Amino acid sequence: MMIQRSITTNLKAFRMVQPHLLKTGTLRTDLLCTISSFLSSCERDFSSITNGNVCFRERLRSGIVDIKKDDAIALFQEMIRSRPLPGLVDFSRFFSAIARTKQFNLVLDFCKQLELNGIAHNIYTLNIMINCFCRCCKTCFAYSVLGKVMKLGYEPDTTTFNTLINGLCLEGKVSKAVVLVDRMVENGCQPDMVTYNSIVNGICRSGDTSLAFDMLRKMEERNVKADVFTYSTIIDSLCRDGCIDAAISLFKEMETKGIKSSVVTYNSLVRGLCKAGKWNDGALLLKDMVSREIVPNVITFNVLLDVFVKEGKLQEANELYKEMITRGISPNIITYNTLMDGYCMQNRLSEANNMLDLMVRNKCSPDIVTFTSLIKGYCMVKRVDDGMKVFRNISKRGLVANAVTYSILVQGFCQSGKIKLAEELFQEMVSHGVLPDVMTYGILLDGLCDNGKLEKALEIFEDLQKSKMDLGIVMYTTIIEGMCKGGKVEDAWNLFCSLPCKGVKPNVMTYTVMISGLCKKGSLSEANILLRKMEEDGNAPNDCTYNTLIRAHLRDGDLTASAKLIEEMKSCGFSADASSIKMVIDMLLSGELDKSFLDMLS
DNA sequence: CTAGGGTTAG
Repeated sequence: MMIQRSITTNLKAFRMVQPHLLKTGTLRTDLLCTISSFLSSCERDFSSITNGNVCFRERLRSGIVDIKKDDAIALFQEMIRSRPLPGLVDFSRFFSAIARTKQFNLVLDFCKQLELNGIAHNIYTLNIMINCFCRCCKTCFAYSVLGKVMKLGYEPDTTTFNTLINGLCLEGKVSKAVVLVDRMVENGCQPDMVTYNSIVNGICRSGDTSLAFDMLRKMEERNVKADVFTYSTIIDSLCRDGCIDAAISLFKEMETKGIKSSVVTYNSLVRGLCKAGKWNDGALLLKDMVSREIVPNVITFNVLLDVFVKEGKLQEANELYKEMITRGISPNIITYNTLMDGYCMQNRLSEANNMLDLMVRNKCSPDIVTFTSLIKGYCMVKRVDDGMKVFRNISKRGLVANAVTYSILVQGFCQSGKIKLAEELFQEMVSHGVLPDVMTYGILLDGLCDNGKLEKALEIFEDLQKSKMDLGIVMYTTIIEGMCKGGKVEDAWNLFCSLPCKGVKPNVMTYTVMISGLCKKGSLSEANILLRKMEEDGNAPNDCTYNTLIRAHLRDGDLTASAKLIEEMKSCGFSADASSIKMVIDMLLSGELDKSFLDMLS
C-alpha cells in the first residue's frame, strides 16, 4: 500500500513538473516519455491488483472494441470516480474507442461531464470533440470547439484541421474542405496523406472519379504518399462507375508500388466484376485474395450473396450462407436482409418469412430495410393489403417507415389500380414528416398516368418544376410517356424538345417513349428520323425501340420498312418480342403477310 | 492522442 501511494504521488508530482521540464529543456523528451510510461505502468499494475476484477485501466490497455452504450457509461463512471483521476490520455483513448463505434453523441455527453467534473480538455480531447460534432453533422459546433482550442492557447494541429476537413467532406462540402486546406497551410500545418484521403473520399462520394484521379496525381507531385486507403477509395468509385478495367489497372499500379491490397480493395473489385457479369474474373480474384492470406470477411460474403441473389441464384446464396457459418463469420443484418430480399424477389414469401424468424433467432433484429423488402414482396404478388398490415406493424416495433417504404406501397397501390389509396398514403407520408424524393414523385406520377389521371400528374409536375428538386431524366420520361398515352403527343414532343435547355439528357428510354408516341400519332417518318437522331446522340436503340417501330410499320402496312428494321435489329443482336411475334402471326392468319415474313423474324 | 475506404430495400 505504501509503495503504491508513493508511486501515485510521484506520478502526480511528475505530471506537474513535466511541462516545466519540457519548456526548459533540462531533460530530453524521449527520456521523459520513457519514465512517464514506466510510472503509468506501475500505476496500472497496482490498480489491477487492488481492484480484484478487471478495471478500466486494464480494459483500456487491452483495447476496447465494439463497446455497447451501457458498458461505456459504466466504464466512464468508474473512471470519473477513480482516484487519482485518470489522465486525459486515458480519456482520449476511451473516447476514441467509443467514437469508432459511431456513438458520437455519447462521447460528446462524456466530454460535457468531464467539464462538469472540473477536468480541463487538452488538444486531444478537443480534437475528438471536433470529430464527433462533425460526424453528427453539427459542423458549426465543431467550429466553436476550434475557437475554444485557440482561446485555450493551443495551436490547431494537422489533426485538428484533418478532422474538420474530413467532417466537411463527409457532409458533401468538398469545396469548403479544399478552402480549409489553404487555411491549414497558412497556419503552418502541412496537409498530409490523411488530409488528401479525406478529400479523395469526398470527391469520390460526389461521383467525380476522374477528379479523384487528378488528386491522386497531385499527391504524388507534392510527395505525399498515397496508401491503400487512397487507392481503394478510387478503385471502389471506378467499380461503381462500371470502369472495371480502369479499376483493375489502378489495383495493379498500387501493387507495383508495393502497397498491399486489403480485404476492402478486394471486396470492391469482386463486387465490380460480378456486377459487370465477369463472374469468372470475380472468382479468380477471390482465389487470389485467399492465396495471399487476405481473409474474406462478412462484407465479402454479403457482396457475394448480393450478386447471387440479384441473379436469382438462391441455392448458391444459401450455400454461401452455410460457408460463412463454417468459417465462423457471423452474418449481420445486411446478410439476412439480402437473403430475405432474394426470396421476396422470387415471390417466395413463406421462405422470406422464415428468414425473418431465422434472423431473430440469431439475435439480429429486423430493421426498416427488412420490412420494406417484405412489403415489396407482398406488393409484387399483388397482396398490397398484406403489405399494409406489415407496414402498420412497423411502428409498433419502434421502427420508422422512410421514403423507400412509402414509395413501395404507393407503387403497390398504383399497380393494383387503387390510385385513391396510393394518393392517401402519399399524403400520410407527407403529414408524418417523411419527405418524398424524386423517386417517390416518379412512382406517384407514373401511377397517376397509368390510372387515367394525367391532369393530376401534370399539376404535380408543374409544382415540381418550380421547386428546387432536381428532376432526373426518369421523371421527364414518365411525364412524356404519360402525355403520349393520354393522347397529348404534341405536348410530349414540346417537353422532349425542351430537355436540353433544362440541362437533362434524354436516354434510350426517353427516345423510345417519344418514338412510340410519334408512332401512335401516325407520324412514322418523324419516328424514323428520331431513331437516327438518337444514334447520333450516342444512344444505341435497344430491343424495345426496334420492336416499337417494327409494330408501327406493320400496322401501317409498310412491309418493306418493317423488314428492313427487322434485319437491322437482328444485326444488333436483338430479336422480336412476344408482342411483335403475336402481331405477325395474327397478320399471317388474316392473310396480310406470307410465311416468309415469320421465317425472317426468327 | 487525432482521421479515413468496402455490404441491403423504392
